[in-house]
Amino acid sequence: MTIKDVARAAGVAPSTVSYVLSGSRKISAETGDAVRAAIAELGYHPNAGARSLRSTRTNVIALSLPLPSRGYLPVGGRFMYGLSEAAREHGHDLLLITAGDGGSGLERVARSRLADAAVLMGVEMEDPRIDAMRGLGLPVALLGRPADEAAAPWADLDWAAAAALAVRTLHDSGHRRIRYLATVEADIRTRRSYSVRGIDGARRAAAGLGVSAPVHPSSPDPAELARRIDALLAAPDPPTGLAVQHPAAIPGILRHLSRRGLEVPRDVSLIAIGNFPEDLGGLDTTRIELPVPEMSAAVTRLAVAAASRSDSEAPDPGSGILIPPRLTRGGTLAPPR
Amino acid sequence: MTIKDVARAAGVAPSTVSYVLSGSRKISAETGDAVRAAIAELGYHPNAGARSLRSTRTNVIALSLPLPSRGYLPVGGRFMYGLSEAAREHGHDLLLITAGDGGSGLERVARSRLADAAVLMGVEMEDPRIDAMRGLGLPVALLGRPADEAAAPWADLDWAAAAALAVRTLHDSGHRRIRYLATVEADIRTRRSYSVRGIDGARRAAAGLGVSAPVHPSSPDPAELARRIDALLAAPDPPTGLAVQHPAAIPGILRHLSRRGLEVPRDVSLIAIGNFPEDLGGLDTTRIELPVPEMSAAVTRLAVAAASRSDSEAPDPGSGILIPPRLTRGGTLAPPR
DNA sequence: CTGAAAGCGCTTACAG
DNA sequence: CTGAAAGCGCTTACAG
Repeated sequence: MTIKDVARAAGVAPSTVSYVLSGSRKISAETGDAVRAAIAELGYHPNAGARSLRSTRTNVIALSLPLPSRGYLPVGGRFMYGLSEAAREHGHDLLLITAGDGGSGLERVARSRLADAAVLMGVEMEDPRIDAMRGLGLPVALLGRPADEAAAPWADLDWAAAAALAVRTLHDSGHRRIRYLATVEADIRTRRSYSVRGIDGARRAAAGLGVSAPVHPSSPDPAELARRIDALLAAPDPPTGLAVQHPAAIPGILRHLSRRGLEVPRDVSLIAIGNFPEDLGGLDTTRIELPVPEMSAAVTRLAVAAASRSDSEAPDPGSGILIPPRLTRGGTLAPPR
Repeated sequence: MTIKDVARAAGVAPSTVSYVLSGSRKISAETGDAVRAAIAELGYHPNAGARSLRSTRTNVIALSLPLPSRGYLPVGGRFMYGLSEAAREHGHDLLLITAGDGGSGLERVARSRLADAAVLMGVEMEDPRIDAMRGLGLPVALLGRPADEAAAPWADLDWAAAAALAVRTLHDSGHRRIRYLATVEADIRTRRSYSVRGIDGARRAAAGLGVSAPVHPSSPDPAELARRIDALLAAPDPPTGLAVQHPAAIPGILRHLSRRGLEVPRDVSLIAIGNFPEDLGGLDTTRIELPVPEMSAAVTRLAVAAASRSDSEAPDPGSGILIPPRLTRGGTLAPPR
C-alpha cells in the first residue's frame, strides 16, 4: 500500500497524490476528489520513514523527561497526556526520552533525526540540555523558565507570582507568622526552575510586605517532613500560616497537624501551590493549581514553531510564555486566632 | 553526517560500515576497529527514517493509552516511565498514542509504519483494539489480561489472586463481615480487565471460604464514596474488614473513617490493592502494591518479541505472563473486636 | 494544471 | 573478507 497504489487507483501520477496530500500545488477539483476518494477507500497513510527521509520532517516531538524524583512523578503523567494531545492537534506524535540513558537520549534523537523538536521537562535554571542541543540542530522548547530567558523558547506557570500570591493571601487574611514550605531538597539542589523561582517569589513577597516568611525545604519522606513541621511548631514564634509548594505532601501535612491536635484553618492556615485537585483526594484545600493543559498547549506551540523555524533558518525569537497563577478558595484559610 | 562520511573517514565502503553496525557479516578486526573509531569520532548515528524505510524496522514501540479516567492517571505516569526505560533496554523508543483522537491513532501508526509493535494499556476484557490491529500488521502486547488469553501476548498482575489474597488475609485475621470496594464504576462498565478480574477473584475467594464479601463499586468523587461507605456502615451487619481496589481513594477513606470516629484497625481493618507506597503519603497501609517495573519489563519483552516474529511470519504463541501478588504488612490490619 | 525523474540515507542480495 | 549497485516510498525541483 504505497503512493503508487493510490495513484493507480485515482488514475494520476504519484507526484500528484503527493501534491494533493501536501496542498503545496494547485490541483483541479476533479483530480483532487479522485485522489482523496482513492486515499479514503484504500486507507492510505504515507510511510513515515520515507517521508522523513525525503523531507527531513518527522512530525515527531521528543519529550525529555527528568529523572523521576519522587515528588514529581504523578505530575509527569499529566504532562505526558497533555503534551501528547497538544502534539496531535499540531499533527505530531510524542516520543518519550527518559533521562535513564544518561542524558545521551536527546543526543541520539538529534543525531538520528528521530524528532523535529524536543520539549524539555524538569528544566533547571542553568539547564545543560539547552547548550547540548544547540550544536546538534534539534530545536527545543522548555517546560520551565530558565535563568537565561533568551536561551530558548519556554512556557511556565509563573511560580514566583504563585508563591507571592500565596504569601500575600495569607498576609491579607491577617497572618504575620508565615512559613514557606518549598519543594523537596533534591529539586532545590539541582536548581529546578519551579523550585528556585517559587522560593524567590515567596522571599520577595514577604520582603515587600515587611513580614518574615522563612523558607524550609520539604522532604519526600513523610516521617522526616513531619519532624520538620514539629520543629517549626515548637519554635518560640510558631507559624499561623503555611504556603506549601510540595503537592504530594499536602495530605500528609494535614494529617500530621490533625494528629498533633491542631485544627485547620482554626489553628493553622494552609495554601497549596502547584497541585491537582484529584491528588488531594477530596481535601477542600485553598490552592493554586497547576494548569497542565495550558502549559502543555503553550510549550507544544513553541516546539512546533521552533521546528518550522529550523527549516527556514530564521533566528529564534526566544519567546517566553508566563501563565499567571490563579487562587482557588478552599477550606484551609482563615484569619489567625 | 551520513554513512558515507564514516566510510570515507575509515577508508572503507558504505556497505561495510552498515555491516559493522548490524554485525550481520564477519568483518576483520582492523576494518571493524577503523569503522568504530570513525563512528565514535564523528558522533555518527544512522538516520532513523532511512533505516526504517529500507529495513521496515523502526525500533519504536507505540504505547496506546486509554482515555485518562480520573482514578487511573497517576498510575499511567509510572507505567510511561517504566515502559520507556524497558524499551530503551531493548534498543527501542516509546511513542505515546492517546485515545484522544478516537482510537484512530493506533491505526494511523500501523498504516504509516511508525512503530514495530504496540503496547496496549487499560486493556478491556474484550478489547476492540486487538482485532483492529490484527489486520493492519501491527503486533501488539497487552498490559492487561483479556478474556481471550490466546488473542495476543499479555502481561499483568494477577488481579484475581490479589483480590483473593486480600479477602483471605482478612479472613485469616478473623474477619467474617468483609466488603470488597472495587474500582470506579466507569472501569467496571467498560470491563477493564483489572476491574473485572479483581471483582471475580474477590467473589471466588469469599465463596471458597464460605464467607460473604459483597462487592461495591468505588467512585471518583470522594464525597459520593464517603456516602457509600456511610451506607455500608449503617447496615445491620457493618463490615469489620475492607479490601479496596481503588488506590487513589485510600487516603480519603481513612480520613472519612476517622471523621466518623472509627479507628483503623481497631474498628475497621483495611487492605489496599494495586497502589504505590508514594501515593499513600506516608500512610502505613497493609497493601498489595502494583509491580510497575516487572509489568513494564514483561510486556515490553513480549512486544519486542512480537515485532521480530512479525518479520519472520512465525505464528504468535499467545503467551501470557501472570505476576503473583505480594502482600506488604502495614498498620491497617488487626483481628476484629 | 499535471507528469517524469532525481535523490534523501540507508540495507542487503549479488559478485568477486 | 570486502565492494558496487539496486531499491525502500516518498517529495520537489524541472519540464511542459
